[in-house]
Amino acid sequence: MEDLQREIADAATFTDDLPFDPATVGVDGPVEADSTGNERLGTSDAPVIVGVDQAFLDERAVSAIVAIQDGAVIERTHAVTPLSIPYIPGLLAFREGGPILAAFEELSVDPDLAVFDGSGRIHFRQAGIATHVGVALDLPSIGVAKSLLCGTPAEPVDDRPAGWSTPIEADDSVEAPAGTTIGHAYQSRQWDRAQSINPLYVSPGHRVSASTTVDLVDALCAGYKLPEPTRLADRYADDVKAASE
DNA sequence: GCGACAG
DNA sequence: ATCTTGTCGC
Repeated sequence: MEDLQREIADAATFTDDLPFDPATVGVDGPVEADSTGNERLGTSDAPVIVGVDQAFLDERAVSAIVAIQDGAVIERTHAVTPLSIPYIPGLLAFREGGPILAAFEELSVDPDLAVFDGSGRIHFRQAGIATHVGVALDLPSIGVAKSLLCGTPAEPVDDRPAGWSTPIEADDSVEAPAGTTIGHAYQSRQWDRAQSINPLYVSPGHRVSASTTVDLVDALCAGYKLPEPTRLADRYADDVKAASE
Protein backbone atom coordinates (compact mmCIF):
# COMPACT_ATOMS: atom_id res chain seq x y z
CA MET A 1 0.00 0.00 0.00
CA GLU A 2 2.87 2.35 0.73
CA ASP A 3 4.37 1.83 -2.69
CA LEU A 4 1.02 2.58 -4.26
CA GLN A 5 0.98 5.85 -2.34
CA ARG A 6 4.40 6.74 -3.71
CA GLU A 7 3.06 6.16 -7.20
CA ILE A 8 0.02 8.29 -6.50
CA ALA A 9 2.20 11.09 -5.13
CA ASP A 10 4.28 10.79 -8.26
CA ALA A 11 1.22 11.10 -10.48
CA ALA A 12 -0.05 14.06 -8.49
CA THR A 13 0.59 17.65 -9.47
CA PHE A 14 1.33 20.18 -6.77
CA THR A 15 1.21 23.19 -9.06
CA ASP A 16 -1.81 25.19 -10.20
CA ASP A 17 -3.78 23.53 -12.97
CA LEU A 18 -7.29 24.74 -12.25
CA PRO A 19 -10.17 25.17 -14.72
CA PHE A 20 -11.05 28.50 -13.08
CA ASP A 21 -9.41 31.57 -11.63
CA PRO A 22 -8.92 31.04 -7.88
CA ALA A 23 -9.20 34.78 -7.36
CA THR A 24 -12.88 34.62 -8.37
CA VAL A 25 -13.75 32.05 -5.70
CA GLY A 26 -15.52 33.06 -2.55
CA VAL A 27 -18.60 32.89 -0.39
CA ASP A 28 -20.31 36.01 0.88
CA GLY A 29 -21.46 34.45 4.11
CA PRO A 30 -22.53 31.11 5.56
CA VAL A 31 -24.20 29.00 2.89
CA GLU A 32 -27.75 27.92 3.66
CA ALA A 33 -27.56 24.21 4.38
CA ASP A 34 -31.12 23.50 3.26
CA SER A 35 -30.96 25.53 0.07
CA THR A 36 -31.93 23.79 -3.14
CA GLY A 37 -30.50 26.40 -5.47
CA ASN A 38 -31.48 24.34 -8.49
CA GLU A 39 -32.81 27.35 -10.35
CA ARG A 40 -29.29 28.36 -11.26
CA LEU A 41 -28.17 25.02 -12.63
CA GLY A 42 -26.67 25.35 -16.08
CA THR A 43 -26.83 29.11 -15.98
CA SER A 44 -23.59 29.98 -14.27
CA ASP A 45 -19.99 29.64 -15.33
CA ALA A 46 -18.81 29.98 -11.76
CA PRO A 47 -16.78 27.00 -10.47
CA VAL A 48 -18.59 24.12 -8.83
CA ILE A 49 -16.87 23.30 -5.54
CA VAL A 50 -17.68 20.18 -3.58
CA GLY A 51 -17.10 19.49 0.09
CA VAL A 52 -16.56 15.86 1.13
CA ASP A 53 -16.94 14.44 4.62
CA GLN A 54 -17.95 11.26 6.38
CA ALA A 55 -19.77 9.98 9.42
CA PHE A 56 -19.64 6.42 10.71
CA LEU A 57 -22.02 3.85 12.10
CA ASP A 58 -20.59 0.50 13.16
CA GLU A 59 -18.69 -0.88 10.19
CA ARG A 60 -20.24 1.41 7.64
CA ALA A 61 -19.24 4.81 6.30
CA VAL A 62 -21.65 7.57 5.31
CA SER A 63 -19.83 9.54 2.62
CA ALA A 64 -21.43 12.90 1.90
CA ILE A 65 -20.79 15.37 -0.89
CA VAL A 66 -22.26 18.85 -1.06
CA ALA A 67 -21.75 20.94 -4.19
CA ILE A 68 -21.90 24.71 -4.13
CA GLN A 69 -21.76 27.30 -6.88
CA ASP A 70 -22.08 31.05 -6.50
CA GLY A 71 -22.42 30.59 -2.76
CA ALA A 72 -25.46 28.32 -3.02
CA VAL A 73 -25.93 24.58 -2.66
CA ILE A 74 -26.70 23.02 -6.03
CA GLU A 75 -26.51 19.32 -5.16
CA ARG A 76 -26.06 16.88 -2.30
CA THR A 77 -25.30 13.18 -2.65
CA HIS A 78 -24.22 10.42 -0.33
CA ALA A 79 -23.35 6.75 -0.19
CA VAL A 80 -23.46 4.28 2.69
CA THR A 81 -20.68 1.74 2.31
CA PRO A 82 -19.25 -1.10 4.38
CA LEU A 83 -15.77 -0.50 5.75
CA SER A 84 -13.02 -3.05 5.31
CA ILE A 85 -9.91 -1.88 7.08
CA PRO A 86 -9.47 0.05 10.34
CA TYR A 87 -8.11 3.56 10.63
CA ILE A 88 -4.32 3.55 10.44
CA PRO A 89 -2.44 6.88 10.39
CA GLY A 90 -1.03 7.31 6.91
CA LEU A 91 -3.38 4.76 5.37
CA LEU A 92 -6.66 6.61 5.82
CA ALA A 93 -7.32 6.67 2.07
CA PHE A 94 -7.48 2.89 1.94
CA ARG A 95 -10.29 2.95 4.47
CA GLU A 96 -12.26 5.94 3.20
CA GLY A 97 -11.25 6.37 -0.43
CA GLY A 98 -13.53 3.70 -1.88
CA PRO A 99 -16.59 4.89 0.05
CA ILE A 100 -15.92 8.45 -1.12
CA LEU A 101 -15.65 7.39 -4.75
CA ALA A 102 -19.00 5.63 -4.35
CA ALA A 103 -20.54 8.95 -3.34
CA PHE A 104 -18.93 10.70 -6.30
CA GLU A 105 -20.65 8.23 -8.60
CA GLU A 106 -23.98 9.57 -7.37
CA LEU A 107 -22.98 13.14 -8.17
CA SER A 108 -24.47 14.53 -11.38
CA VAL A 109 -22.72 17.89 -11.60
CA ASP A 110 -19.12 18.17 -12.77
CA PRO A 111 -17.01 19.54 -9.91
CA ASP A 112 -14.12 21.94 -10.53
CA LEU A 113 -12.59 21.50 -7.09
CA ALA A 114 -13.02 19.10 -4.18
CA VAL A 115 -12.32 19.98 -0.55
CA PHE A 116 -11.50 17.01 1.65
CA ASP A 117 -11.59 16.46 5.37
CA GLY A 118 -8.02 15.30 5.97
CA SER A 119 -4.59 15.80 4.47
CA GLY A 120 -3.33 16.06 0.93
CA ARG A 121 0.40 16.51 0.51
CA ILE A 122 0.89 16.75 4.29
CA HIS A 123 1.48 13.02 4.46
CA PHE A 124 4.43 10.68 5.04
CA ARG A 125 4.51 9.73 1.36
CA GLN A 126 2.83 12.92 0.10
CA ALA A 127 -0.36 11.04 -0.67
CA GLY A 128 -3.14 11.83 1.78
CA ILE A 129 -6.83 11.21 1.12
CA ALA A 130 -7.18 14.43 -0.93
CA THR A 131 -4.36 13.32 -3.20
CA HIS A 132 -5.68 9.77 -3.60
CA VAL A 133 -9.15 10.87 -4.68
CA GLY A 134 -7.93 13.87 -6.64
CA VAL A 135 -5.64 11.69 -8.74
CA ALA A 136 -8.26 8.94 -9.12
CA LEU A 137 -10.73 11.44 -10.58
CA ASP A 138 -8.09 13.76 -12.06
CA LEU A 139 -9.88 16.50 -10.17
CA PRO A 140 -8.24 19.53 -8.52
CA SER A 141 -8.39 18.84 -4.80
CA ILE A 142 -7.25 20.19 -1.46
CA GLY A 143 -7.01 18.70 2.01
CA VAL A 144 -8.21 20.49 5.13
CA ALA A 145 -7.20 18.75 8.37
CA LYS A 146 -7.96 19.75 11.93
CA SER A 147 -4.71 18.35 13.25
CA LEU A 148 -1.22 17.87 11.87
CA LEU A 149 -0.22 14.42 10.63
CA CYS A 150 3.45 15.13 9.92
CA GLY A 151 5.83 17.88 8.93
CA THR A 152 7.00 20.88 10.94
CA PRO A 153 5.45 24.35 11.12
CA ALA A 154 7.95 27.07 10.17
CA GLU A 155 6.81 29.09 13.20
CA PRO A 156 4.87 28.33 16.40
CA VAL A 157 1.17 28.09 15.59
CA ASP A 158 -0.40 28.99 18.93
CA ASP A 159 -2.64 31.99 19.43
CA ARG A 160 -2.52 33.40 15.94
CA PRO A 161 -4.98 35.94 14.52
CA ALA A 162 -7.49 35.04 11.81
CA GLY A 163 -5.91 35.10 8.36
CA TRP A 164 -2.46 34.08 9.59
CA SER A 165 -0.61 31.19 7.97
CA THR A 166 2.83 29.59 8.02
CA PRO A 167 4.40 26.85 5.90
CA ILE A 168 4.50 23.22 7.00
CA GLU A 169 7.87 21.89 5.99
CA ALA A 170 8.95 18.34 5.25
CA ASP A 171 10.98 16.80 8.06
CA ASP A 172 12.49 13.34 8.57
CA SER A 173 9.06 11.72 8.64
CA VAL A 174 8.21 12.94 5.14
CA GLU A 175 9.52 11.44 1.91
CA ALA A 176 10.47 14.75 0.35
CA PRO A 177 13.56 16.96 0.43
CA ALA A 178 13.90 18.41 3.93
CA GLY A 179 12.35 21.86 4.07
CA THR A 180 9.96 21.33 1.18
CA THR A 181 6.72 23.22 1.80
CA ILE A 182 4.06 20.50 1.82
CA GLY A 183 1.20 22.65 3.11
CA HIS A 184 0.34 25.38 5.59
CA ALA A 185 -1.10 25.93 9.03
CA TYR A 186 -3.89 28.44 8.44
CA GLN A 187 -5.82 30.28 11.15
CA SER A 188 -9.30 30.53 9.67
CA ARG A 189 -10.91 31.92 12.77
CA GLN A 190 -9.94 33.18 16.20
CA TRP A 191 -11.65 34.37 19.35
CA ASP A 192 -11.16 37.95 20.43
CA ARG A 193 -9.97 36.94 23.88
CA ALA A 194 -9.55 34.10 26.35
CA GLN A 195 -9.68 30.66 24.66
CA SER A 196 -7.77 30.06 21.47
CA ILE A 197 -8.79 28.10 18.37
CA ASN A 198 -6.35 25.70 16.72
CA PRO A 199 -5.37 26.43 13.13
CA LEU A 200 -6.34 24.30 10.14
CA TYR A 201 -3.68 22.32 8.31
CA VAL A 202 -4.27 22.76 4.60
CA SER A 203 -2.41 21.10 1.77
CA PRO A 204 -2.59 20.47 -1.97
CA GLY A 205 -4.31 17.29 -3.03
CA HIS A 206 -3.88 17.41 -6.78
CA ARG A 207 -3.48 20.13 -9.43
CA VAL A 208 -3.15 22.95 -6.90
CA SER A 209 -0.14 24.65 -5.32
CA ALA A 210 0.34 25.04 -1.59
CA SER A 211 -0.10 28.80 -1.65
CA THR A 212 -3.23 28.70 -3.80
CA THR A 213 -4.61 26.10 -1.40
CA VAL A 214 -4.37 28.65 1.39
CA ASP A 215 -6.04 31.30 -0.77
CA LEU A 216 -8.89 28.95 -1.67
CA VAL A 217 -9.54 27.89 1.90
CA ASP A 218 -9.41 31.51 2.99
CA ALA A 219 -11.97 32.42 0.33
CA LEU A 220 -14.23 29.51 1.22
CA CYS A 221 -14.42 30.26 4.94
CA ALA A 222 -17.38 32.34 6.04
CA GLY A 223 -16.95 33.09 9.70
CA TYR A 224 -16.59 29.50 10.87
CA LYS A 225 -13.45 27.50 11.47
CA LEU A 226 -14.15 25.12 8.58
CA PRO A 227 -14.60 26.17 4.95
CA GLU A 228 -18.25 26.18 3.85
CA PRO A 229 -18.07 23.10 1.59
CA THR A 230 -16.65 21.04 4.44
CA ARG A 231 -19.08 22.43 6.98
CA LEU A 232 -22.03 21.62 4.77
CA ALA A 233 -20.80 18.11 3.97
CA ASP A 234 -20.14 17.53 7.65
CA ARG A 235 -23.66 18.47 8.57
CA TYR A 236 -25.18 16.51 5.70
CA ALA A 237 -23.23 13.39 6.69
CA ASP A 238 -24.57 13.73 10.23
CA ASP A 239 -28.11 14.15 8.93
CA VAL A 240 -27.90 11.04 6.78
CA LYS A 241 -26.43 9.10 9.67
CA ALA A 242 -29.17 10.23 12.03
CA ALA A 243 -31.82 9.28 9.48
CA SER A 244 -30.40 5.80 9.02
CA GLU A 245 -30.31 4.70 12.64
C1' DG B 1 11.84 -0.99 22.12
C1' DC B 2 10.00 4.15 22.17
C1' DG B 3 7.47 7.79 20.16
C1' DA B 4 4.03 9.67 16.86
C1' DC B 5 0.35 9.64 14.12
C1' DA B 6 -5.42 12.87 9.20
C1' DG B 7 -10.37 10.48 10.39
C1' DA C 1 -14.25 9.38 13.80
C1' DT C 2 -17.46 8.45 18.15
C1' DC C 3 -19.24 8.72 23.20
C1' DT C 4 -21.65 13.24 25.80
C1' DT C 5 -23.12 17.89 30.07
C1' DG C 6 -22.39 21.92 31.04
C1' DT C 7 -20.87 26.47 30.05
C1' DC C 8 -19.23 30.87 28.14
C1' DG C 9 -20.45 34.61 24.98
C1' DC C 10 -22.60 37.35 21.05
